[in-house]
Amino acid sequence: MAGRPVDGEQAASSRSRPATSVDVARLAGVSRATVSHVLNDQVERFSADTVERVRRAAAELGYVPSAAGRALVMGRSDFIILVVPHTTFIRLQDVIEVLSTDIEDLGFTVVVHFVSRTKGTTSARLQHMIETLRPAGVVDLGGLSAADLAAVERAGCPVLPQAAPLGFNTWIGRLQARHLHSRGYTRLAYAFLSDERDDPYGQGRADAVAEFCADEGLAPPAHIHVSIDPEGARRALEWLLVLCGRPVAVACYNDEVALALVFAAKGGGLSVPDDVAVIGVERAAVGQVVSPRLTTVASNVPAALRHIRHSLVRTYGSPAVLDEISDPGEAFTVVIGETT
Amino acid sequence: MAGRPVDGEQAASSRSRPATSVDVARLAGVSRATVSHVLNDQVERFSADTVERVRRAAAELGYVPSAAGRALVMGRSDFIILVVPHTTFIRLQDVIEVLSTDIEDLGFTVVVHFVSRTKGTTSARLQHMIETLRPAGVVDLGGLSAADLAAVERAGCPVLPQAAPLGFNTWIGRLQARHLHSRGYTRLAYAFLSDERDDPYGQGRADAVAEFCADEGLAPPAHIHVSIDPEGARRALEWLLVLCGRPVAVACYNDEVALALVFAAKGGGLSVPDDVAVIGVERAAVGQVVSPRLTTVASNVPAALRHIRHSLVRTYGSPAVLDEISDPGEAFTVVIGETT
DNA sequence: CGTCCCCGTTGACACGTGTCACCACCCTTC
DNA sequence: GAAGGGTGGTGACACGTGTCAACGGGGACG
Repeated sequence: MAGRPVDGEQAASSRSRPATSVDVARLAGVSRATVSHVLNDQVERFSADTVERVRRAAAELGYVPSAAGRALVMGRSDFIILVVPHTTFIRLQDVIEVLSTDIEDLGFTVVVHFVSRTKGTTSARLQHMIETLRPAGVVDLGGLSAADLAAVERAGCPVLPQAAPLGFNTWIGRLQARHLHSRGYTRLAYAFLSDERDDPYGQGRADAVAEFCADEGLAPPAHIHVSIDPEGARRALEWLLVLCGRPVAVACYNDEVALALVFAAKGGGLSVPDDVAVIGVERAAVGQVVSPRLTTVASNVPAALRHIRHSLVRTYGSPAVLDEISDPGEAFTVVIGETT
Repeated sequence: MAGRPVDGEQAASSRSRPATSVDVARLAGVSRATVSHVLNDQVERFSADTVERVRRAAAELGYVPSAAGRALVMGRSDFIILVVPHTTFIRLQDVIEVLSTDIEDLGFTVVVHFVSRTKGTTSARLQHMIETLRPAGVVDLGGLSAADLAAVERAGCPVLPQAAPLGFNTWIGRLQARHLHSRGYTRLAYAFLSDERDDPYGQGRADAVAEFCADEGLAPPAHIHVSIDPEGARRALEWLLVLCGRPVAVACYNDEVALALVFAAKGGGLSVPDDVAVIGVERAAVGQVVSPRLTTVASNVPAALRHIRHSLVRTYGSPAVLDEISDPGEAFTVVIGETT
């Protein structure tokens, strides 16, 4: 309540009808055009006195420009759609919060859109959203198929990140592989989530592991698909041993997959990490609380989003430079547990 | 590509400039007013022929009414904001998908808003969103404080669910307590997540457990707060034993809390479930994959959202009745594992 | 034949904003 | 004193929609 000295007045006026630029103009004793110019920071052509009067009036009335009016005349709205893939992200809310803050600093408003699980509905829902909202842009966290992406851009809506989309997956996969190799394992594998709809990032990481193996002269990594239940994990593990023998080291899509394999191995009388080594991704809290404690890749969310943040300021350019972190290595670190 | 026979034509027209109601009117050979009436289903006063012509023209042009234009003249938009609390929900995406479908069936568009973790920013962000978007309503999943709620309603924006908000928490807490009691335990406890910002539902469930104990003539449940790391869980468990002795049965906020306690107990040489029994909520996949397998409460998402869905159709009334499930008992079921 | 009414349709306004072109004024310069 | 140029500000249009009031016409009724 300390923030709004004229609370009573403002509440009364905003309850009946939100203040418009006409009200601001009247109170400031200027024309509506002047209000519009001043409030959009085109102040060069106005006297300091006028600018001040307009700003005071706007503040006093609690004036907020109508998004509808703005969007109507501009041809597009001030909204940016954040497209989230259908996957279980432990840090999802952090990611959203960081990006929201950045985007709002640029003067836009974030709208989160979850990609629907049922295939095909995806594009329909998003398409409708774009046609109806006409957003200033779309930020893709990996939920968009190539077809969706083309459709969005055809509608004249810029998509971020354009270049190097999801490049951090390469980094994560490489980090997992390097750690496993540094522990002495020479036979590597990659474990996907069995339902690939929930695993938009797996392919990129598996490719990075394969690349690492090639670089180091190791055999190409085996691929297994794990479903998160005891029986599914048991079968995947069995198949893994057929493919690779022991010892084998597995880079997993996430901590859930890793835990499923760890407990399947223990349940099958195998030793972790001697027979089967496992590394996850996410540093989920559960992974650190169970026994054995999981080795995993932790992420520094703001650093990991560096590319997207850069694209944002580049695309919706603003004088404020919000970036301090330059080394991609800071974004991800291996947390050593008891499974490697 | 099978869905859009006139794809080329439509793409060409929508690339340059989205079709407006003027275009539809011209093509159908009627006035713009007629187009508006027909497309808003006020067809009683028009000839069947006219209605048909207008609809064909709209379809052919791929006409989508501009949200901006609509919102401007209506005073509010067709968006409904779904407010999600800052907590880790295993079924979050399912919840969002079910509600999105329902809301879209009613002719609205869903916009997801995550409550910010930093206290206070909450209301600011949401407030700005409401002022700028002027949504038709807000659906609260538990992220709104009393102050936020009042602020939203003061802005003239209806909030759902108005009555019995989050009533399902009572049901969940009671189910946990009843199950523990049915296993023969008489000393019950409730385990909150230690960071209460991440635990918007805990209080309601703990109250339900307390009520059950009172009904059954048991001692009031002890309350502990668990942070999801080995040391934090160990301390919480230690304190629990001081409060209750053994055996003790713990209803947990979610599967993470439950797992933390289970492994803390095992690490401390206690027997699960003989010394410490544990039941979670969520039926998270990890809980079923570790050893011992977790006893937990699984939810049928559509059934659990029954109240909200009812409120939706009641508030934004539509002839279509979308509800078939009537028994709240179908929404939640106990999945018996090895920890009770 | 005149009046009334109803059916199908439409003209015109309002919503709130951004911005282009224009204007009034004053100060300089020839 | 008239012409020119810069400063500070504004009038008016366009954006796309929903809806009220009105209108023409044709049939029924007195």
